[in-house]
Amino acid sequence: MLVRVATIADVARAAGVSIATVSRVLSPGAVPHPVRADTAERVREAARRLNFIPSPLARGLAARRSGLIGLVVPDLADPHYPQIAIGVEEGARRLEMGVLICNTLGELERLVEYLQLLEARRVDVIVLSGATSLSAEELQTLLRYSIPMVLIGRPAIDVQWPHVSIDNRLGARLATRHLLAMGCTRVVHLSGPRTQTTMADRARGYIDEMDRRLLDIVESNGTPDDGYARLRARLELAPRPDGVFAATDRLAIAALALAADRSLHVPRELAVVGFDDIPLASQLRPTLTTVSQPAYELGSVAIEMAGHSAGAGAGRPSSRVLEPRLIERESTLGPGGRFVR
Amino acid sequence: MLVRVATIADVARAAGVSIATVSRVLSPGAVPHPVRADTAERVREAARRLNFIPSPLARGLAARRSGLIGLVVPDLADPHYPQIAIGVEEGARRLEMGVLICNTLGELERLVEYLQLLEARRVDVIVLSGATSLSAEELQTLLRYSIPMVLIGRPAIDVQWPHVSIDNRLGARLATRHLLAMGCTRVVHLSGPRTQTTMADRARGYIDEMDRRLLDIVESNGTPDDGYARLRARLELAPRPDGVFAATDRLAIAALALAADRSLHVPRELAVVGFDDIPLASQLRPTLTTVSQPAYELGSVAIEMAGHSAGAGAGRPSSRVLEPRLIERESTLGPGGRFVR
DNA sequence: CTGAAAGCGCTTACAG
DNA sequence: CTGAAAGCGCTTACAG
Repeated sequence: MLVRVATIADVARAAGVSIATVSRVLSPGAVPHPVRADTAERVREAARRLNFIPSPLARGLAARRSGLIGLVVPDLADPHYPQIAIGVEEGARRLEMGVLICNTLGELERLVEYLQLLEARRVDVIVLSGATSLSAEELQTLLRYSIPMVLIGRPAIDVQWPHVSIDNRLGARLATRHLLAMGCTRVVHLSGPRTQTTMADRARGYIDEMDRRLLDIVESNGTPDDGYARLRARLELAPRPDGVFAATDRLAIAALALAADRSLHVPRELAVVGFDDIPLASQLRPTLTTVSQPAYELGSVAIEMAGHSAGAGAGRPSSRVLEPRLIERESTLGPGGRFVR
Repeated sequence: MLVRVATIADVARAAGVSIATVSRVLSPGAVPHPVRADTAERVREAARRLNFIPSPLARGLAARRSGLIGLVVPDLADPHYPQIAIGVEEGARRLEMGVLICNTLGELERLVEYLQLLEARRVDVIVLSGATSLSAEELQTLLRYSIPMVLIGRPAIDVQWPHVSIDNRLGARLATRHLLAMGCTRVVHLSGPRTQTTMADRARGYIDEMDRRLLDIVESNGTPDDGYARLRARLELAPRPDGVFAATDRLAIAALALAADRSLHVPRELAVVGFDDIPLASQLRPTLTTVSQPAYELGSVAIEMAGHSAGAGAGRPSSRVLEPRLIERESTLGPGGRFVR
């Protein structure tokens, strides 16, 4: 059943024009070429009839662009990133572009390898998430690549690429303020590695909001296991915290696990707030109060910005910051929203 | 910093040979062409020196293959699929192939759209997960596409493509047997839509193992919310189950939530077993007993099989079935593994 | 507004 | 074993 797929020549023949005209009708380039309306219609009609889909391969070779977007994520196993991938994919689909997925595992070496690959494939633009954990020097390395990029998350130094992020500092303030408002007096912040701007910003927001209260920051490497161990060590010490602001939902889940293992009632003895609003946050018991990161939106906005980057760049596109939102659930309110300390 | 990237002509010039020879050395095709050893070495040396990476675009156009793999998943938000994606991506990387991600949301229409796109892009092979939920007629539709495919999961009817799956029936037997061994006398099966072969097979395994005991199957649409509602309705009726075998971890999490909301102690009053072993399963409290699906392995095996499909197919490659494994945790054993009913 | 033609960077019969 | 050349299916100056 190998039906030969129609080429531009078939369409040209059917419409009685040259392939150049077909191309100009069906693939208006950066500088649109004038074509007579009825000619254009004839071409479109023929294309439709023959079920013609221009070969992205040929087009890419000729026009030096591939119609591909490279999506770099640090870890697909972290539920946050599939959400971003969904947004990127959705946006790309609207632009009729394909998404090449790259999973770096946070290794710089793999990141570089991927960038070379993506460059060789002539991707039009790269959407790079996880750049928040790159140091200044590492970011410098990336500057060697000439491909347009859009970053998700604020990079450690000012770079030439635009980025889209959420206001992590504000989100952290909302979380901390909420814990204080619920009556917590000893709020600890369970942080991820603060070499990441995301984590640094969230810690910053916590510090802001704590004002002159006693700061209590427990730093982990970001994995649930390490978060659990660090927080457990902290609980051995007095005074015991009565509220935890975890820098991510994964860390918050570790905090919930620890509370369960220690038979601490959540939220009465230990209130917990996370960050990210991963899909499972509302399925846990207690359901998790958290700061919602519009991951999907981050992805789709990134694609939007990428469209501009890849196009005839009218100067450096500006970055965008999205608003986080506090989602109040049982881990601070108690079942039914009633929680009086 | 737009360094012109080296082309095959540059390498040919540097090595003092024709571009044909360069191609034959660097990209041995299906039928390898003989080249003198020292010539080959000269070419390789030049390629290395110039940092030459053959353009996948040009190569694809000329050779009618793209070096791309299309990965189709029904839903990236379901934690099971990112695991598969990781395996596929890893395997593809080893083969120096790119992975185009396609998220169908379970809609046939989108699936078809993606297949056309992937065909136009001349992907070498498609790894299709989620085909377990396609009906016989829907699978027929797919037969119209000439691209080689590898399925993840057993399709409803016998098709021309090979598939890799796990033994769902066996996994379900292990889960059910474990619940019975732990002393449960009224085991309910919380199922997903049994139009999916995966769900049908798991229900089948439950039925097998229940032998002549009373069967009690609650079918849901597979989402945690619906699973919660269905199971809740079941709990209103006597006799109350004392064990739940949930067809997926997402459904098991719904069961745990329901138990918490009903103040049923897990596992003493209600033991719960899931299926999939998603990353969070061990982070919950109680930790979740589940059947481990080697999702990563499914992905990498699929790529392995895909390599054969895409190559000069020596007949139809055979399908493979991987072994599931029961992971015993607190939701059936109790903390510390001590659970005596 | 339209077309002939060069060219994108490779692969692969064909000839030697 | 090696090379000249056609061709993959498009885009895009260039000329009219």
